[in-house]
Amino acid sequence: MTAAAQGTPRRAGRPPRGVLSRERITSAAVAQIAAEGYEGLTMSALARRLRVAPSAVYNHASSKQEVLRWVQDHVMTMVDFSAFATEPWDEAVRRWAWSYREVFARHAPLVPVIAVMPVTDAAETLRMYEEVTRGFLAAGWPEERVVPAIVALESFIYGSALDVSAPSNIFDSGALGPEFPVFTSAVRSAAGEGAGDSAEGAGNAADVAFSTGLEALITGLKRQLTE
Amino acid sequence: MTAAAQGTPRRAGRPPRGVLSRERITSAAVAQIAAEGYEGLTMSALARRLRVAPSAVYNHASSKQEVLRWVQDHVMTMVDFSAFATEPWDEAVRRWAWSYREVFARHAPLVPVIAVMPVTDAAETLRMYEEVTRGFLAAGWPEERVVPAIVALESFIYGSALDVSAPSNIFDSGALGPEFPVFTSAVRSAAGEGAGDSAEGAGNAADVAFSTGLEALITGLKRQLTE
DNA sequence: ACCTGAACACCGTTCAAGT
DNA sequence: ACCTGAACACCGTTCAAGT
Repeated sequence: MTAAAQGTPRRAGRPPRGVLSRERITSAAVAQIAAEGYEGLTMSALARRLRVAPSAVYNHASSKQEVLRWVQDHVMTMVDFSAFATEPWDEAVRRWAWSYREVFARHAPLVPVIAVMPVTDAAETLRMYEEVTRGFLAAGWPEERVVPAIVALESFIYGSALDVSAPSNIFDSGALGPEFPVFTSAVRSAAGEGAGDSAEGAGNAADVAFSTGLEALITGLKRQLTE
Repeated sequence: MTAAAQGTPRRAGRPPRGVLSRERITSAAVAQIAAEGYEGLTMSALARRLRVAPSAVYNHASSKQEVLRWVQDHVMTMVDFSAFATEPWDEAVRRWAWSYREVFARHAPLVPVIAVMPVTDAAETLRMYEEVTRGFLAAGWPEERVVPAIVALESFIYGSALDVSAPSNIFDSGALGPEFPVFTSAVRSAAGEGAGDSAEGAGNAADVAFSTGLEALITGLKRQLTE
């Protein structure tokens, strides 16, 4: 089914009013991802949703990569950093980090995109950084140490977001198990710590690891501050 | 240039001895990545390097994803975890983590692959986990807390490996700068901490962030242990 | 300036035919 | 069992023609 197949088709040539824009493309992309996941986000599918020819998108975005950058900036609005205005530093970091990880666990394919993405023109992302930086400074952090600390936390968060999407049997050593008894036993004993052997074992294991690392980071960063 | 174009062509039909194997495919893939990067690793290019038709690879690997899993397990052999046998826990973690990040910074496209990859049949990866687990246990870690701690460290390492490949101007807020003065100033003051304003600013910023996070994690994890 | 429609240069993967 | 060669069903992207 083409765009022309539903509703009145549009002839070639410039339409009276532009039908596309960064905002409309972004929200169509987000809707497409929600409906069919990242594998379902093709330039064709995106154009179909916008009732436009695929090539029309290239009048506004220079590449699919650019569309993904717009999506990434939009997704950033879903991260809750409000605690920096009200809570003490460690609790604010904790709430922000859990929210951040949760959002990007559902958007794992964006994680590699972020790494290469300059923050220029990413207003929502900058909005978050501005507030987080304020929170660090208010907690007494020296200015030159704020950005490295934020980057360190983000690196952990992104890595953890990828970890959430891992299958639950990721550490199942299978037939090779007997060759690596120490690790195999450690995996088994860690699994036992979770909430029983329910189907949510994977999510739980990821949560335990995330909590372990986040609390260690918070403790360690706070300690660096007082030195 | 096809496989047949160089040297004696091979007719269809089963060759007297198998010309392909997991090992040969893996090392050809690694060579191709070294020569032309991950964008250059296509099934066609891989087959060309093996002097074989693209479809022949599918007699051994079920998909390109599987080839990438083999590459990932091979790349793991380049990570140096030898310090766990000789150094105290914190120094061993430090050396291992820096090596691990360095290796995967050069193989960033594998990072998303790892997240989904079960460790089954990944003998080299298991070899590393076995030794690292031994090191943790020898340092007095309770068995059930070893795996979450390793996963937390790895999440940080993977996120940091992606960060290394970021462009140096990643935090350049450009025209939006004046709207976010606190963050913009913090970025500038963090950049000033590096070794001057040389071209290696990016690598240096990533190193500072990695060091900050790794030391915090080591401190925080050690502290969790004594509680 | 901004759309359509047709084309291009790839991709990974499948499968019949061959030995 | 394991190769070749031809095909398939896509992909993102480009570009002339149109208004």
